[in-house]
Amino acid sequence: MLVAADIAPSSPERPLKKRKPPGARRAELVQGDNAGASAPTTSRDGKEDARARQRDMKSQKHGQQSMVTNGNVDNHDDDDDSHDDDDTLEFEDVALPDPTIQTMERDTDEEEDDDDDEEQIQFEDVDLALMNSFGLGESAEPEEPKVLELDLAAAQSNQRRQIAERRKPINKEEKDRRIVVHKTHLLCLLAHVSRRNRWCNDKTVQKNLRPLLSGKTIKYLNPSTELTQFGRTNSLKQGLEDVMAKFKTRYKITERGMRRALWAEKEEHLKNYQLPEDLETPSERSDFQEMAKSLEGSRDIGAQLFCALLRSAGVEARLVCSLQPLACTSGAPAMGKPPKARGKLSLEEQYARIPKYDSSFESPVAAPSPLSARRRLGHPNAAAFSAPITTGPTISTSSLTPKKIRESPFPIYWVEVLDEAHQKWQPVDPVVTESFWRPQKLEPPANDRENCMTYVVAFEADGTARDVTRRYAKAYNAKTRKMRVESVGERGDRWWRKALRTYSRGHETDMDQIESNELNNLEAREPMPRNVADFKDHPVYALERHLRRNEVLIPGASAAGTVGAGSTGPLEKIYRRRDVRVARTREKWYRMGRVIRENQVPVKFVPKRVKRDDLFGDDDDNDNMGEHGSDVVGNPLYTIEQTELYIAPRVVDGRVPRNRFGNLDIYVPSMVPPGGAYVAEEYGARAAFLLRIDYAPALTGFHFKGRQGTAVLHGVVVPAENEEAVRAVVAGLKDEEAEFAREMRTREVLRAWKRMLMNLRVRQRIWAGVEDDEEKEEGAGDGDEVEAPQRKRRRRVVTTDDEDEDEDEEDEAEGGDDDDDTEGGGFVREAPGRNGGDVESGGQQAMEMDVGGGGDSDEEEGGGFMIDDDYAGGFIVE
DNA sequence: GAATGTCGTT
DNA sequence: AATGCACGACATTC
Repeated sequence: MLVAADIAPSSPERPLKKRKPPGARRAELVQGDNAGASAPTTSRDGKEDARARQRDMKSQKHGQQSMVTNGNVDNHDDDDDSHDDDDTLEFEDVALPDPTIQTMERDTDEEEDDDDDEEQIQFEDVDLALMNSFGLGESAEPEEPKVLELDLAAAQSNQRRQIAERRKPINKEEKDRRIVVHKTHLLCLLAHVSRRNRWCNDKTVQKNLRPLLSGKTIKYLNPSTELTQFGRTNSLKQGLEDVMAKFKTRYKITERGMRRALWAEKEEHLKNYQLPEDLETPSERSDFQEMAKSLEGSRDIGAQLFCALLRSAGVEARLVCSLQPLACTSGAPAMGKPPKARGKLSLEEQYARIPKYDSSFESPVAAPSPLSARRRLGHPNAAAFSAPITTGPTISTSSLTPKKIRESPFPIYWVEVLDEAHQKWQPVDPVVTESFWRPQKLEPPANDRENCMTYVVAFEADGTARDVTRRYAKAYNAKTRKMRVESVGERGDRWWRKALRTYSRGHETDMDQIESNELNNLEAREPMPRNVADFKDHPVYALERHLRRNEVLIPGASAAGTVGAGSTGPLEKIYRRRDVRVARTREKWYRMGRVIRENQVPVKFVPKRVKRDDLFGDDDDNDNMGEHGSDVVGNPLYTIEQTELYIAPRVVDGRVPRNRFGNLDIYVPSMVPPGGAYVAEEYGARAAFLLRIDYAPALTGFHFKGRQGTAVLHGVVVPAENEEAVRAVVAGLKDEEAEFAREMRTREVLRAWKRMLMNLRVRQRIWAGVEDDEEKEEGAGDGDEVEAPQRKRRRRVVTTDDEDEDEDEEDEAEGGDDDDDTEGGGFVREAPGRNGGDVESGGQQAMEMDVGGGGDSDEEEGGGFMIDDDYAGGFIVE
């Protein structure tokens, strides 16, 4: 029952004063976005949440989930205790949490495929999309908290409007947005786990955990290589058993760990939503160190500490997390409506009625008292947080009976240990299932609302991570995959790979390859689904039922089995996906540069489109070769095997053949007619025309928008022998064009200069003799002070090299103020009382030039003043 | 849960 | 100025 709000709560421990640094605000925004976005139909609450978070940041304990975003924000200051101010993280950093790894990885990136760029964009898309959804796209500049409030308000109204606009629960927009949120959430989670993983290497943590390790145990954990393969594994297991037993008895679960994030479907559901009181506390390394000493905390922390413990004992251990992002599909369960939603019962009060939640700190906590998580340990009520809940007598601070923390019986975090003897990573879950070497035991059932295994990511001590979901998901292809980005949106798989690449080692080790093989084998061995639904979009199998409209089975396809629909139903044959082919119409193939061979019988007929306005049967007997006179037969489809490359009629005697529109279809390069050449230049037609060469504009595709498609013409086809000539002329035309553009730009620049100089001149007159005032002003006022916009504008008008610095400062202070052009009238009006006179050192450099001309701004350049071309040119080139 | 049909968006 | 009617969400019934 985790709501958006849960994942979003902004960093409670790094409150306002740290929000000063410029970058911090962006991160903050993203968090807010996350909250809002996660509650799509509930914008308002989301935002109020964000606000509320800012307010009670101090008093609230925040959940594990809040850490998520935290992990994002204070990613960099992980190993610092010194420069806290390093908060200046921007959202993009989520994608690149670990600079070192990132650089390591850069090499591989460059040699990578070309669509890397595209994927890069996708990352930014997440950012931008979220920003935009709050109407904050461009204005996200470093600003002061005050401005943040304003933006927040703007965002609120913006979202409110958006909500009002679409009442429909799930449309495409909504779907896309969910995908964006899903991705963002994933990145945040990755960053979060990565951070925890680094904590596991912390020396202090490991030192604090030391007492749990006996020499004997350590010995077991590091078996001598003289033992047999089996023996070594056994020793390792023995050691693990020891340390698990020790850990189990000593570690107390006192807080709630991470849960699955759920969407809220109704706005009311987020009203009064509050995080459970017993959510995990630590957000900083020092907290983690403390918990290593006290051995109390959530089960997640337990697993993390256990990982640190193993690492301190010399065991190669991974921190594994089953990420719990907001779903990207619409089928996912939603955060339920709170019972009695209408009533005054706040959620916490509702929780109070549910035994499983500890609600002893509901309202009193609201008292705003800035407490960091660290300090909260000293909070008067803190005792209750450390109250041993799982076993033994609990300290009950009030009449409320102590609540046991009830969570999913399956872990979110666990550990993987490298069984070196067998070169295999094996799961160890010391806290929840208390199992090891049992990967099957860790996947929660599908109906577990608090734990959904979708992405299992394992972080190694060196900070690299791998997606090991397939080791744990029993129906990866049939079920798990459908909940992941891979199967949603386009290029989702690439996105995920790219996201993980951030945490990749630059190279593949042998162990990596072994593991890849293992995972691939697991995937290949996955049993065939037993119900019909799981065959849908299955990467290996396919049912005829689920074939797309344009898909067809190859003739020799043999069934791999059968399924019955439901318990009772006709058996359907199961085919292999690789026996499925796409079939296309003649036209579609033509658009791919292929034509149907002679005497091919269509593999399939698809029903023709039925016109909307025709209620009387379909009388549109269009150009399908329907043999049946009365029955309407659909469009014939053919597979690629039934087609051959299209060869256009060749160019003879310099005559380029063309279609009935006078163009030539060049959908793919192979469609260029023999004897012809394709010149993909805008100027091709003009060039060919100038040369008096026969040419045909190339129809390269269609642009569809709305219902009507329009032809896209790009370039021309000319006789091959004329290609060179045409290209040469095209080059000439381009030069000409460039020259023209340069000229235009020159004129533009000259106009700008002119205007500026005229402004200067006016200024000179107006401000003559008041330099002293001006200077005093400049000297006295600190640059950061907020000034009236008019004044800023006025100052900005006087822009010379000398004042560049000033200007920069102002720009910063100004923030998102969009600087529309500097209308001369603005400042003229603004400084009415002043007399003309000499301008002194303010704009002298500019003033050296003759600023002639009167106030008429419409005058062409050259009229009022002259700037020689060289000067202007230099300016342009700059 | 599964099959079926309709509808809305593109 | 010139062509892509498919697919998922939802409701209903067995």
